Amino acid sequence: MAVKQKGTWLTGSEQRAWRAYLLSTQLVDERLDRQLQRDSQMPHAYYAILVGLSEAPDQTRRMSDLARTLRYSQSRLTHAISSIERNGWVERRECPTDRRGQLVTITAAGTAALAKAAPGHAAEVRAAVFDLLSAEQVDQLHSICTTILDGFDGRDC
Amino acid sequence: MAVKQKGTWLTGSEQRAWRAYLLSTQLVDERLDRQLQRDSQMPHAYYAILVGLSEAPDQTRRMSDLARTLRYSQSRLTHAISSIERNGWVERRECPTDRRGQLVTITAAGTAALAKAAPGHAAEVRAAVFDLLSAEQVDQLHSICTTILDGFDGRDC
DNA sequence: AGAGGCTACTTGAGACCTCAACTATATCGG
DNA sequence: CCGATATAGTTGAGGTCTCAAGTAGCCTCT
Repeated sequence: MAVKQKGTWLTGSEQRAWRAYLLSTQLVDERLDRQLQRDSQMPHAYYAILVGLSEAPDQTRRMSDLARTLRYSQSRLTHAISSIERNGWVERRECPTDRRGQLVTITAAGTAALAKAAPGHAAEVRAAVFDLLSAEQVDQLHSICTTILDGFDGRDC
Repeated sequence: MAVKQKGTWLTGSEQRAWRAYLLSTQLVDERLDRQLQRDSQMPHAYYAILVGLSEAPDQTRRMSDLARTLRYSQSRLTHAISSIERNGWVERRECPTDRRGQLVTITAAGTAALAKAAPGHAAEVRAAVFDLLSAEQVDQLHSICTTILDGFDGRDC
């Protein structure tokens, strides 16, 4: 009964863990998205883009580079950058070394928007997750997530 | 340095755990969604709805009840059920005891679609998550997620 | 009974994402 | 150098979700 049968459904304890996982990740995601949308008029995905750019040397990155590190599809990133550009938070520029490429830079307005959004976002992350977990659980979570991430290496994604 | 300062950013280890969490949950979600969409022509959210209905007595539930347990907004559920109904997997019926209500039942076709989808989905969940984790990590994950879920009790959501 | 407020559900608009198709440039092997 | 193939990015259509607004039935209190 507690025997793992490959290729079939999950064991009881896996099942319970899985349902808790699905529900909690869903709720956390929605909560963060809602907070950012409400207080800073940006979805979480766009916040992540701004963070990615702000941490880059020269505040600038190649589209494909950004897409790879965030693991967004190129299409998604194009649409997102177009939208973010429309409200003046980033700028596009041609890449000098590769004429297919596009460089994206976060603008001063983008940096300001990010700086304004960050504290509230951080507070929400704390409130939703880290204020509730022990230091030990944080380590466990980190280890579990990196284990899962390692499972994605060598896959198409 | 390792002191938690309320209202500011995360500590180093929290930061690392957080980034791993965001990336891994994103990738797992996308992977499951893609598999279900490809092999069974339904998004993960619709699969969850069918599971919810299939587990109910009489294969039937009230809309609001279903929305509450899945933690979907009513609007989301209405749109989803409309879409699922269009391909014949569920049926709507008026609620006899409350004329505002709608009862939703999974049809034979819906049950069949779910039965056909389940093994592939389960295999993907295994491959993406549970085949990689130790039994201990599964327990830790469960405990972490329920802790986070408890944090949502007494909130508006 | 009927006013007010709550719950149930729907609707439509708009936002974001996926997928497939397309253009343009780069690179590699004869 | 040329053709084949791979990479970079864009576009548009279509699907799912959110949010705000709307309809309708229920419930309580006087």
